[in-house]
Amino acid sequence: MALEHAILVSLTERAGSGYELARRFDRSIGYFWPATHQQIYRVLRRMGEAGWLTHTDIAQDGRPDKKVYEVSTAGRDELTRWLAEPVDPAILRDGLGVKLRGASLGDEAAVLREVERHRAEHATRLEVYRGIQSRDFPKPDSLNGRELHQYLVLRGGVRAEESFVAWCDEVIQAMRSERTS
Amino acid sequence: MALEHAILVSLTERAGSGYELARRFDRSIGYFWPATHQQIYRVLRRMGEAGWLTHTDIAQDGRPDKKVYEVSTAGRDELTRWLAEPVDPAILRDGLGVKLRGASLGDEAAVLREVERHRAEHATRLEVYRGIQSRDFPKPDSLNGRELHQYLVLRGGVRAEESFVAWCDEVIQAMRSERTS
DNA sequence: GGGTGCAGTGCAACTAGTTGCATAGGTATG
DNA sequence: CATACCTATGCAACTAGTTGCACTGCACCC
Repeated sequence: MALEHAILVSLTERAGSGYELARRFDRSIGYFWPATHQQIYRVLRRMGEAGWLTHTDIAQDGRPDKKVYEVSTAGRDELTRWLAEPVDPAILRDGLGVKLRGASLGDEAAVLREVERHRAEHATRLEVYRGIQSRDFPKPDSLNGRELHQYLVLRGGVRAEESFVAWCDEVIQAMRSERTS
Repeated sequence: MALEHAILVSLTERAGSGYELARRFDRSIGYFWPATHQQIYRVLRRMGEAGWLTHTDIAQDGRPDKKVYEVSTAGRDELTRWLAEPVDPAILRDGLGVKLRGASLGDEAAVLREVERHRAEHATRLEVYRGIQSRDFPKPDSLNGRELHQYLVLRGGVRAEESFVAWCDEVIQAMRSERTS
C-alpha cells in the first residue's frame, strides 16, 4: 500500500533506475520501508502503467541499458494526496522477542548468544547512522524544509537503534546474573 | 516463517483455540509478531497437518464449538530446534518515517498533525505496558526463568514506545519552531 | 425490537513480499 | 586464468498476509 509512496518520495528527491532505487532503499528509506529489487521493479512497472511515472531508456556501454524513472504530474498529485491522509501505525516483526519469550523451553545459552549477536549488528548500524548525522548534519539547529525532515528521520533511526542496543544490554545482564546465581 | 514458532511458544505456555490465540496476539506476542485471526487459523491447520499440534473439539452451549490446540512432541522438538538457530533481524515498516521524509512536498501542517496523532497512540500503549509492568512484575530483581523472559520482552516494548514518543516530541518541537520562524 | 458487539469457525479472492533463476559483459581478486 | 562480485533488468513460482464475507446465538443497550 505504501511502497508506491516511498518510491514517489525517493524519486521526487532525485530520478533514478530500479537498481539505483534498490540501493537507496538498502541505505536510507529501507530502514523504514524495506524492499528488494524484485518488489521495486514490479511496483515501478505498475506505477508507470498508472501514469505516476515516466521513464527514459538510457544506453550505456559495457553494461545493460537502464530505465531512469521520473515522477509525473499525476504522481506528484498522488503523493500530495497521500501525504494528507492518515497513515497506518508502524509494524514491527521481531523474531528475537518471540525467541526470548520461549527461551526457557530450549537452550537458554543459545538464545543469549543470539541476543549478543543482534546487539552487535544494531550497534554497528547505530555507528553508521551517527556517522551520517555528524557528517551530513553538523548544525541541526539551522536546518529547514527537506533537510530538516531528512535529519529528523535519521534521528528516528538513531533513537530506535540506541534503544534496541540498551534493551539487549538489559537482557544480557539479566540473563547472565540469572545463570550464575 | 516464524508465525508458526510464535504460536508454538504461545501454545506451550497454555493450550487454546484459534480465536483465543488471536486475542493473545492482539495483546502480548502480537507486539512483536502481529497476526490476524485468519492468518492464525490457516497456520494452525497447517501445523496440525504437519503433526506439530493436536486438537480437541470442545462443545459449548450457546456458542459454537471450539478446537483447543495443544503442542505435540514433534511441535516441542521443532520449537527447540528453532530456538537454537539464528533468527532474522527485526523488520520495521513505518509509513510515518516515509511521510516525514516527503513532508516538504505536501501539506507540512497535516504531517505534523499525523506525528501528534501517532505520539498520542504510542503514549497510550506505553501507559498500558507500564501498567502491566508494575502490576505483574513489581519486583523484577527476583525473577527467574519464564517470568524473567516475559518481563524482559515487556521491557523491550516499554523501551520501544518510550523512544518512539521521545522521537515524536523531537519532531514536533523542531517542526513547530521551523514553522514559527 | 433493532442495532452493536462478542465468541467461534472458516472460505474465497486478493495484494504483498520472497526466492531462485536467467542473461550479459565488466572489473577486481587470488 | 578462474572465480566472484557489480551493474542492470526481469520472469516464474512460491509463501505470507489482508480484506470481505458468511453463519450462529447470546448479551447488552436504547
